[in-house]
Amino acid sequence: MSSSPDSAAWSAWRRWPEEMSVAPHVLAETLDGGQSFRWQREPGDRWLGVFGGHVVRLRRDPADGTLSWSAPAPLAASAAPALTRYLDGNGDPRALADTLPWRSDAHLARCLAAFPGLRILRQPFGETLLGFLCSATKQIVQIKQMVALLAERHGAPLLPGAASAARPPPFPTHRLPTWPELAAVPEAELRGCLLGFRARYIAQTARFLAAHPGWLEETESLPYAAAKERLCTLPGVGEKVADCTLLFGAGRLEAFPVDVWILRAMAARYGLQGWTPAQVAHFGRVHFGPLAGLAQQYLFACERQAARAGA
DNA sequence: TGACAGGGGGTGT
DNA sequence: ACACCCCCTGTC
Repeated sequence: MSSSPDSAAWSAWRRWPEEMSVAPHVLAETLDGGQSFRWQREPGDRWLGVFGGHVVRLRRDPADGTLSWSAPAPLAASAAPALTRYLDGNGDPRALADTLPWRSDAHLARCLAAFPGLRILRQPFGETLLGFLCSATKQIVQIKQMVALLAERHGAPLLPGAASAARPPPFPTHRLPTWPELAAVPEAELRGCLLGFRARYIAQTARFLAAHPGWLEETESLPYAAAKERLCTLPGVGEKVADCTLLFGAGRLEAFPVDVWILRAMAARYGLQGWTPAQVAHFGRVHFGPLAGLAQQYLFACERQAARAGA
């Protein structure tokens, strides 16, 4: 028997301070829509998630849509401010969305209306980079599988006494490894976490970061353009991964990641057939303005919804 | 139930 | 343009 978040006593449910209510599909899109890869749905409109060394459950009240949260008792005190930063670190999502140019953009207006209250998470910078280094040509389910294995095999236990397991348990017991921890993991063991060719990128990035203490923290504090340029020097990090890291892990809402979904969406909805990702990214930043990344997340959610409905 | 293609939210050469 | 790596999903 090992100590796990599930066997520990959990704190009483506490009401999320915001008065806002969230629809179930918006909560799902926020937590499990490709920004983060360590949330799992539980029965009854509940979610269990890990970020940094924190584990929390979120519960959506089916009556009014408001949120409550709980954490393992020993971790609850530190979880409170961490959750606030994680969920609300970028400011009131509805107020932010209202500043987007939806009044002159009918498609954007439809997306905002379809996912009211969708927000950009503010995740720990280093593990955001790790998640998106895993993401190349992978779908969310597969990325979640990779990071679960990385965490369970190579990350520190969330609660004292938990042993590392060869296979991921049904609930998370370990946090993601830090970059210094990853630097000590042989590439072959990374491959064992289903990373495939991404294992080399992660091993090389880990070695670089280990040799350059403070590099990642400095990068996080730089202005957007300079931070992106620096991230793109890491092996396995191109424009898309750099933009995702800055958007979801550093609150740089001007970052406009262009993946194949956004490429398709912009081609179909904005007449940009044949444009390259770099051209679409430039268009996005100009058209959507300083919160282009938030607009991107709405477009992305809408496009995935349309694909599911069409299938 | 089990095998078998096909394709995948990107980067580097 | 194409390789990289290999797991998921749908299908027979």
